[in-house]
Amino acid sequence: MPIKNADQSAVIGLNAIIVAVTDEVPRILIVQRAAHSLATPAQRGEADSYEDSPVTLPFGPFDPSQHRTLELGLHKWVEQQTGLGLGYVEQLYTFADRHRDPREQAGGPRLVSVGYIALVRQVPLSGAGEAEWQNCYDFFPWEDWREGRPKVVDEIIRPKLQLWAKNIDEKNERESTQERLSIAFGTGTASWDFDRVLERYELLYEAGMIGEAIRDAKIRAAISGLSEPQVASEAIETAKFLGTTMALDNRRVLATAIGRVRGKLKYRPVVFDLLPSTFTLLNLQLVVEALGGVRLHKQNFRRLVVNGGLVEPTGQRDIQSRGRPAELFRFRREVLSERPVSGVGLPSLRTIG
Amino acid sequence: MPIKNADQSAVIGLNAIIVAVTDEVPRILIVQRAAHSLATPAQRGEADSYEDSPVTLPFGPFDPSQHRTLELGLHKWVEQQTGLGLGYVEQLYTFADRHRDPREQAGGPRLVSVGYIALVRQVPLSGAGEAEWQNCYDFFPWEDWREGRPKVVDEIIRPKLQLWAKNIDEKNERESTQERLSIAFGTGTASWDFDRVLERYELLYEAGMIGEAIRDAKIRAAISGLSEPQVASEAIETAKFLGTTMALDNRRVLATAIGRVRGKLKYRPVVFDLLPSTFTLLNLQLVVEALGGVRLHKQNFRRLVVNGGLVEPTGQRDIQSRGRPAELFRFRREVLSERPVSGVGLPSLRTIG
DNA sequence: TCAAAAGTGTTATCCTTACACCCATGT
DNA sequence: ACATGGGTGTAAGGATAACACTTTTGA
Repeated sequence: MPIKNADQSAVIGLNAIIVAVTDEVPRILIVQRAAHSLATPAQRGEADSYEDSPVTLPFGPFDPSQHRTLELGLHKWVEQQTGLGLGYVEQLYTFADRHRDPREQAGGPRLVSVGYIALVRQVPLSGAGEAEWQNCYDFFPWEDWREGRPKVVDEIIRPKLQLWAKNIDEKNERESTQERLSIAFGTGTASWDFDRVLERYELLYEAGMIGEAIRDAKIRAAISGLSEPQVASEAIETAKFLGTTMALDNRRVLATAIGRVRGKLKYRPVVFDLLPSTFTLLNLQLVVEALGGVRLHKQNFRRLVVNGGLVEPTGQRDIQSRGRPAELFRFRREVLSERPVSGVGLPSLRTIG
Repeated sequence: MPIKNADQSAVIGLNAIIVAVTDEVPRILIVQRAAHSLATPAQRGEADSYEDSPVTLPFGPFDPSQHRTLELGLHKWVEQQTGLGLGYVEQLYTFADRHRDPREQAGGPRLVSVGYIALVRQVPLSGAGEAEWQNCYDFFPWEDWREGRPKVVDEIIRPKLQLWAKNIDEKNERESTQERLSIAFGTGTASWDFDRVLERYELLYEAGMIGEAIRDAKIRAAISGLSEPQVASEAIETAKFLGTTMALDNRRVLATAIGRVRGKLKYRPVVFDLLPSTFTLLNLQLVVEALGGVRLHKQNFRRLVVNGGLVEPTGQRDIQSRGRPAELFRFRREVLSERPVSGVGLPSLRTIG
């Protein structure tokens, strides 16, 4: 199947990464049948014989004639599809690499999507779509360290990645890959940095260890008319331990989003968009832990958050399940206008590295 | 002049914000004649009678059939136009609001640009374009506090903005605007936060105080066939103190970029992409100060940077101008793999606010 | 009475800030 | 000699991390 002349055009779509936390689980909204309106069979070309994952991020085309801004366009179709009103919304990244959608090779237009992150208080879904909530860590089992370091890290990821990197022929590339490994997975002197979600995902993809990598290799072969590549059955077994495969590059998009949210947690009070207006300190902590994928030290967390002026007591108490009833707190919006820049110069250059 | 049916289409372009620091001045690359290939007179419609600033950010259309990724496309035409090889490059934001280019109203396509920041060591320009370096603070005189608080802040910006906000009729809007003012310009309890470049720019625009706001009001009137709005000559005088006007929303894009760079300085070692491979600690400090728009405490800066393991001495000395010759340092690339996540939990939730 | 969670107190350590002071070089 | 910038020492204050410990409730 030869490559057609690539279409010059590009279509702009919107990808929504909608995050909520309930029952100590960070969840994102996914759609089960790959229904992105871009990819009608006609547009795709005929190379539609491969099997792709049915799990996608919510996607909608952007119609400039209807929507004044990208964000408004997003709100509109998310509401139609899910009945959700979005709270905090932030632009994530614009994804436009060739072959994000491998069907491009068969003549489809370039798929450009602008990703947006939205944080919501989880509510029941309504609306036309087939959206549902799914645990983030189904897609990234290695990112949840709340019950200790996940076994998959030591038993599969680190050994296999190290072996892969060691066998790279070209010396410079090998060494730089090994350095990336050490940074992303904390193999050398470095420790695990919870923000580097994307870097970890990319290395796993490059090493051919996750479902998308195997799928894409097949597609490339199919489209360029080569025979099906031999994928070791062992590789397929491995991939099963490395999370649920998503359509196209959606898992990459999601990895970008999780990394961003984790980073943002540290310097902007975004958690509160995931919580009801009053909450106990434990509620708050569990939500932060869920997103961060780490356990926090309870007493210190409380002090940080209270002394830091982030929250204030309401005087009310929680009608609770077990144990002593906790005080209900609320977010102090005033902190937004209180950020001191601290005495001399740019605050904390220490963290430059 | 009636509004035509808006074109459904969108065109994707790339905007480059190319930053270098020399002689303690942060400079960006600008183009003097508005030469973005999108806006041929034919595409614009006939409503081309207004005067726009000739100062633009480098812009190039993105051709998906030629370039595998946005970033590669960017490298390509930047090199053609300027002869510059880009070092550190990072995606900034995607701008797609309606009427970014007011000519849209007259039937032009929606202008979607993906902005990229590039940090380079300044070198002489070559290439086909008419690009040149210009001091960032020509566009944002209120952002450079190295010689103390700029007079324009106390004498013009704060009083005029406060007056403007006070006269907003609707109570909620007035109060939220006043809060935004206090956060952005450190008027109330808050201190000036150097990262909030965009927020400050937006308030000045909303208040109609800068050139772009006046221009856009005129254009809107011209296109919809209304009579030229009466702009107080005082407003035009004020605008002269508030920096050089740029074409379209380019100054907004630039504000976004500067805010991002300032933020990034604090937690990623990006400064080193602006410096030669060896440099004195004073060199380093001056570059950080130039971008941050603040003076830093010398001794502490040095300790932070040396003890933090960011740089290491080379043993060589600077052939200097005045004073004791300084040791030359180099960036320690190893820090990239050393970021410890610090004991318990997410590092420094303190800065959440 | 026990388990479970809330909440308080205390300490060692490190980082930041702010001073004061000395060193090497060119003019 | 002195101006200019390079470079060191030290001490106060604050934030963090790691303890141990008490309190209040439901089952």
